[in-house]
Amino acid sequence: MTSSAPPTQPRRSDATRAAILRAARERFAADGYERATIRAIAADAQIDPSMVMRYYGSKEGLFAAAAEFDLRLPDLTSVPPARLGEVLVRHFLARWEGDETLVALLRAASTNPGAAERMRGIFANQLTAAVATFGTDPTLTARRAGLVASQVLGLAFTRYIVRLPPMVDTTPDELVSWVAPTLQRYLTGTPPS
Amino acid sequence: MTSSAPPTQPRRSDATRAAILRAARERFAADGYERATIRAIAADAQIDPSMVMRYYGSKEGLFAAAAEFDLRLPDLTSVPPARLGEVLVRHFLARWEGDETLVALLRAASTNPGAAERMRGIFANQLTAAVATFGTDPTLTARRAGLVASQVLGLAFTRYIVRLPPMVDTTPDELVSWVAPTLQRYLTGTPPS
DNA sequence: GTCTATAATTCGATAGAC
DNA sequence: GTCTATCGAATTATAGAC
Repeated sequence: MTSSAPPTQPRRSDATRAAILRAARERFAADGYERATIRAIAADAQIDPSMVMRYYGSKEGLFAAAAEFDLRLPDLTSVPPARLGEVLVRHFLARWEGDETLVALLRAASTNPGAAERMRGIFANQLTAAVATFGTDPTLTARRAGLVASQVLGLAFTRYIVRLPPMVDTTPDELVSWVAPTLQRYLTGTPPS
Repeated sequence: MTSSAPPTQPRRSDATRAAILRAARERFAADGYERATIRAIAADAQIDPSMVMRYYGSKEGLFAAAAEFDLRLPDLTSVPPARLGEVLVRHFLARWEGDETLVALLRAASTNPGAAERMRGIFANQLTAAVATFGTDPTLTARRAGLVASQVLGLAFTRYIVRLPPMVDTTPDELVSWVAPTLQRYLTGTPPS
């Protein structure tokens, strides 16, 4: 929340911390968890490597801080039901193009168990909660959320990680047109018997 | 030297080579490229680490040999057009469950540029070629193949890598029912205007 | 708060005996 | 073909001077 904050003035180290986190996100996104070294991150942030350890304790602690993420999903109850898929794809694409944190998380989740756990938490909690706003069966809700995650993460994986040419060259609007009906059916479609 | 003799008999080292490749696939699939060490792979195969170097030259060479992969896509021209999506999902799921090579490739592609390049090659060549059997516009064909890849790789990523609970718990048959219509539309649907 | 120096591992790769 | 020994490099993390 806002703070019952005493006259706490911003510490001078806050700027340094922010620079470290920014560099960390870039490196983790570009190189993955194990290839992104504390030395390289510190060099990018133009500070000494030991400062990273001082501020974040360990490489895992640094990643945990750098990979903090909120999907910022819109309130789905205020979206016309027929446009749920479109709104959701567009939101994810915008969220991805504008913030490399999710790319860092995605890449790291492939090899780092902690990152995978965090990814599970984000989608299990935030996405499933959003889907649960219209639907009663918990099992079906979880499955719908999982299917949406499979398409959305596959989109990110092929576009930002593996960089399949046709997925890189296609504009966000075109991707939305193709993928929206998929999410729409996963969200609201009749379950197959 | 000795042999102009093509009746090549199996060398004794072939068994060793096969054991190395099997262990390599397991380790690359479980740990990714950088965490899978030559030492660990050799230990699994119960041989000396230096033998791996002798046979495959380098870690990259070992991965290149271990990640050789063929999607073994069926001939899509002999499939009823309305069932293309179903046939394709079922094929991919079977191919994935039965051979961990693709999981190894998927995990490694997240952090290793060479593995990503191989992944691009597999989907750009094999999958695009299969899609090209029905369709004339090369750009549209590539896009259809890319979209199929995004859903199929997203399925694999959420089920085998991140292990999202709802995607792990769902049976292959149920997954086919949900995902088949998606692939069907990506393959044969009218392009959005 | 910042930096130097270094400990303690671990890895890929090489050399060479047998 | 197989193994021992080891090199050289890179990493995270710590200790301590200033």
